Amino acid sequence: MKTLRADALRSRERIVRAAEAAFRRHGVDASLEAIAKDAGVGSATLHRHFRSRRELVEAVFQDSTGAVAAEASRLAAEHPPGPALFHWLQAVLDHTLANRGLATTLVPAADEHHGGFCGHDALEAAVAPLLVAAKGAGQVRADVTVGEVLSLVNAISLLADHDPGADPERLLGLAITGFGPRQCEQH
Amino acid sequence: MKTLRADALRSRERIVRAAEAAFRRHGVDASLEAIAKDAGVGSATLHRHFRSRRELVEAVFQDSTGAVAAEASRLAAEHPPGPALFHWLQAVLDHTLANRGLATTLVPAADEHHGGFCGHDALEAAVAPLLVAAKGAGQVRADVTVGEVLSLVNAISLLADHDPGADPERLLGLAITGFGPRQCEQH
DNA sequence: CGTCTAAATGGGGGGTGCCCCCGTTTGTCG
DNA sequence: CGACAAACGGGGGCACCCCCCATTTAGACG
Repeated sequence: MKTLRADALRSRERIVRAAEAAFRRHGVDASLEAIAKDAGVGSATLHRHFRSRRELVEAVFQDSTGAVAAEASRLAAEHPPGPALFHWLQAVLDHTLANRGLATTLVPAADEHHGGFCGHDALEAAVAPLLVAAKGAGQVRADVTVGEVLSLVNAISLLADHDPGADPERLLGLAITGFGPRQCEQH
Repeated sequence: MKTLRADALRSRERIVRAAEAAFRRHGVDASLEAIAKDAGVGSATLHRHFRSRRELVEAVFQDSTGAVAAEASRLAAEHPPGPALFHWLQAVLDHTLANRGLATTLVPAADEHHGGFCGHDALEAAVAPLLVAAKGAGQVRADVTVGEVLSLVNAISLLADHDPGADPERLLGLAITGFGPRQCEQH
């Protein structure tokens, strides 16, 4: 990214802050125009900085998502491989549950990579070492990929967004241990 | 439901047919105004018959969802308990995958029951006997509920709606068998 | 410190969709 | 056949998104 002009940087910062507040209050579907007004900028400015709602959401949650990703190495140090992975997946789930609507942006971007921060990629990179360690310890089936594990967590987050009655942590537990018969091809 | 006037019934029918076509072409987010125009009715008429988009979606998919629900008893007759359940869950998944966006309406209605057909309830009723049979055969953990099983399928459907790159059938397989360690408290 | 240029801005218009009001039409039943 | 309630639909109000383009301003350079 080439250097932004000082005023542009300031605008961007105010937009992100306003968006953060609006998302907290109204969810990620908050009106972009209202966010622009709160930030004291014109709506055109908002659209110039963030070409899509998704880009804005990702900017707002970049820090917290990064923190969750960083949590992975801490857990790896403090727990054996299996529990480290499962606790981290819980942490990812908690993170999305705490921010209704966030889940939709942690799904791989359908369109393209705009070069900026991508929450999904950050989480994928973070989980990779946990997963190989857990596989090494025989705690996870060898044929499961990083993407699949994250997809299951995302799926549950999406459901929780739509159905307040669901118990996401319970569902994650079910998905991890399975509710049907274990295939007997285990090592 | 009290008897509708003849013209009202005709309007309703035309709206549902137009909506069916529009949903197929543009997804369930198709413009309601366009649907009304296609149906040859005013938008007010559409809104009088279907107070929300969700109601319309449910009316459009009532038949196909009912068919999937009916499939349950056929599978129960032709397969042993475990496979019957798992094949049916696959069928539910296929049904939602075939109609992008349908998944959001198969989630329990957040607001209320308007007395009409509710796809989620129909599926829940259909899966119940399959689940008890599978539990009886020791093919499914005893502590799993009907709602939880359907929630997992719905979760995967929702994810597939957002992420075309995901492999929903694979994820369902993972959720059924689990990717982590089996809890050893099995009977 | 003045000048100049490209970057940045924002007001506002165009387009779309949702929802509902209310005057008009049309079934239906006595 | 007449009357009344049910159903209709055009169109207005509102909110949103997105972008055009005239205007302002940062900051590099002499």
